[in-house]
Amino acid sequence: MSDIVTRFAPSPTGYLHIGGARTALFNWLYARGRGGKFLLRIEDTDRARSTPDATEAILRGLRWLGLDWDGDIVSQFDRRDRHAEVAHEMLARGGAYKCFCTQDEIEAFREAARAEGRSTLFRSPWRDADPATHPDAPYVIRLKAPREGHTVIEDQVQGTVTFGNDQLDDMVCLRSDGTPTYMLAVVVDDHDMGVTHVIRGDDHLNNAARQTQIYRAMGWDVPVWAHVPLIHGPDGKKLSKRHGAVGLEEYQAMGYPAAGMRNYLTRLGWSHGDAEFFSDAEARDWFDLKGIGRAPARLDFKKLENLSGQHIAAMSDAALMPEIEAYLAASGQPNLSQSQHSDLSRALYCLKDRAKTFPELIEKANFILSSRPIVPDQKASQSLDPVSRGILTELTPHLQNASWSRDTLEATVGAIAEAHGIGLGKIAGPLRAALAGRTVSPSVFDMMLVLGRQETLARLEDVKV
RNA sequence: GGCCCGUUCGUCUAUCGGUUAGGACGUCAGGUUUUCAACCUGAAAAGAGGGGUUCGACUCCCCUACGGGCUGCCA
Repeated sequence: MSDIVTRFAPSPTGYLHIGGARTALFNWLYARGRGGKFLLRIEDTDRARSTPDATEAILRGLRWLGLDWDGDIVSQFDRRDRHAEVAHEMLARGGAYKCFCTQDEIEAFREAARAEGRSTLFRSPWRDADPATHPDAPYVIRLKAPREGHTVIEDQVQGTVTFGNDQLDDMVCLRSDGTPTYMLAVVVDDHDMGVTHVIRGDDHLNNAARQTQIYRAMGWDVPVWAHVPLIHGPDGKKLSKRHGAVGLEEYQAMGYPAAGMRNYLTRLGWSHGDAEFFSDAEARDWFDLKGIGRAPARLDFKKLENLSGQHIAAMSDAALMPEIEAYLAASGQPNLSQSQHSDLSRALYCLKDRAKTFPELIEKANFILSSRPIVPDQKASQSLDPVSRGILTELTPHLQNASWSRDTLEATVGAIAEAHGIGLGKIAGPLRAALAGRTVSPSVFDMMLVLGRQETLARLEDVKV
């Protein structure tokens, strides 16, 4: 048992972002690979933007990705009293002070500073004021941050990052309404939850310096930092809605298996030698902070598809069925009937090797999911010309008597092709069209085996001249 | 503006001072083939630019360019 504790701490202001999902995945892999704990905290202190729906969406996303967390979900908002308590403790320890400046005053200062090209760093006049002179007015609690020297972050991904303390201001920890700011809340929560490794987006790298100052002010141990680069869109720009799929749930609806998604997301921005396709167990064994790259990675759907296909092929039928059904539901398609379910299960062996995504698999499963009469799509009907239909009609009696094994079926169909002096391809096309109604499907022999003699003959009967 | 981070084939990346700069996805060519997928063979494809340090730099240092982040009583 190790004492490693990681966490994922999303704000419930929307869906689970693909970048957030990867951050969660990294935390999960790190903890799970080392016998540690992976905690979940919802940062819902922004009451105006936080919604229960968003929290639900995030949980759905995490569950779909297969990231299970330990213990209860922590609500940051519920811990506001504790945050305030810590702010006052800092005050008592002399690590913080009451600032009575109004927001208008500060805003005016900043505007003037900007206009004159001066630093907008705000220096509160109350930092060293005598408490006896304090007015009876609303105040915020500010950190009494060091003004001299440096604050150094030993980041596992970014290396040693040094900030001059003269660049950091006395951040507000407790607002004038008594509620905590994010900066304070994160530190208090991470400390109280025993978080040892903070693995998060590198948009927080600067914040790590500020947060370090709070840890110091409280005399707490600073966690190990690992700031991972954000994910960018295929064009290299920051991922946003115009890139299409930013929410994790959209990927489920597009028909990527969760295992493929985990593999892809793990490999995006992290590497382990030449390993590309790997299992969850391998990912857990191999994942480390050292292997995380320092540059933002772009989303590549082609590679995602490739890995997705490999995982579909590698999955057991038992694991595949529920995922396919979840995909159908997520993409708003009708559920499988009882008989479709068992038919599809029987056909999976010849489908999963040839589909990169679930919609592809479903398309190729048309032969088993549709019932007679099979309505051929446009391309399929083109191959069902009169001559081809004639040949199929001729084939029927032979199939009536053939033993229903792959070898005999191949021999039977082959014999007809030979009798007509045509290649197998010439007869497989129409056969496929008759059985599947599509020009894309599994092997015609696999379809016959899955369909069985009776259904196969019936479908051939349907296209008789 | 200030501070911080980043930059190897189209993309994800390996390399941790000495390699013909490797792999994967994608692409192209050929093969196999009953469609698709898969598979086999091969090919094209990279160190942002400029200075240093060094016998030797993708690797270390500096500058520039480009991209990103922070600079809130948002998270």
